[in-house]
Amino acid sequence: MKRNSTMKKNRKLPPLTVDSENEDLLELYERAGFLIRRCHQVIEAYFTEFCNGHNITSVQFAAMMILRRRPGIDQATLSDLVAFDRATTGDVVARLVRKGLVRRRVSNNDQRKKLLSLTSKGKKTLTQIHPLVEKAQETFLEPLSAKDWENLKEVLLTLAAPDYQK
Amino acid sequence: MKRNSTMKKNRKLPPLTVDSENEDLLELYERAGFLIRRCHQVIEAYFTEFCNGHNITSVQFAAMMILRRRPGIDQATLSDLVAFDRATTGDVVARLVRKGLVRRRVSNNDQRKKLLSLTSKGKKTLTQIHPLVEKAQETFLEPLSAKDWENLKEVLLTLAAPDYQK
DNA sequence: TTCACTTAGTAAGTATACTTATATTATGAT
DNA sequence: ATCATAATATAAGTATACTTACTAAGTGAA
Repeated sequence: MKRNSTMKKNRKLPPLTVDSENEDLLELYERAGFLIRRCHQVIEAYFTEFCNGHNITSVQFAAMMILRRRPGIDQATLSDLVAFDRATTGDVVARLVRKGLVRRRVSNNDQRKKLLSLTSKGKKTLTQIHPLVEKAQETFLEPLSAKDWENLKEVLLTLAAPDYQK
Repeated sequence: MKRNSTMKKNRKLPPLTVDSENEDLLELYERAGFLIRRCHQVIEAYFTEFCNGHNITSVQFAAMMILRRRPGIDQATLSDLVAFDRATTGDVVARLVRKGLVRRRVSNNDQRKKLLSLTSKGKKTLTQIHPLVEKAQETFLEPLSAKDWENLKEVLLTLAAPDYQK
């Protein structure tokens, strides 16, 4: 159970040690759900570390990436494109509006709909953050070869959206 | 954007459609963070569906899997073995205690520590749930060949615990 | 046109999953 | 033995991420 001093003080990422002393726990550690949850935790920690100071989460980043390509969509459409349920989308958008990154207005055609778009501050923030997010992903993927990542991307896309065929 | 009627009513999993109309969104959909989040969402939905009625989450299942192999550990050790931070572990354990699945008592040697173990009800529940969790994983992995899953497991384990070498 | 049905969004509730801060307890050097 | 330090757990706060239930608004067939 050795662990270096860097991880010990002020850790952002709960460590996971898999070694010969823990082999009886592989029944958990090798489960698909556990591995995916853990990877999510790791990449999330890199995102936070690299985007530190910009006060943006990866979820908010995802929503903004969609809005950049689809300005003027309503919340339900955003939900579908980003794959959050509607309640979550509503909360995320509310935070982006509060920070002045997204504009939300009621549609004229359909009073139920709230149409969304990035503000100029939102666009600028997204531009600033983009290279940092890239850096976080590169750090996360550092243990893999380029070919490994290509394969992984393919497999994860299959699991994420089984109907999609390239 | 076709979507069958089953997915439409009473959906548990927000759908994600990746097709030719959405190719400009691949800049998001092919990001490691997005893919992992989405996969987590998909497998979580299968877990919930298959374990329906047992009132257990995948996180609680993970904690119980550790406690089955390490009866009597304290919460900090459980945190390290399951890779949750301590506050989360405290909450998860509290829910398991409330449901009568885990026993928690103060250590005699060290008054700070709370020692954990499964109750007999906890053991029985875990036994009942195990095959259902297995079924959920198989359903999730259905689009992959056995070889694909072996490769994926290897890669995810590398990303989840980079120090581990088989 | 009216009325059943559907859709968009929110509200309230639960469960992660982290943060910082705090109380309690233990340890170790003097 | 004392006192600075460290470790365990909890508390409070924020942000996902879902659930069911609800209101408001649009649609479409009788």
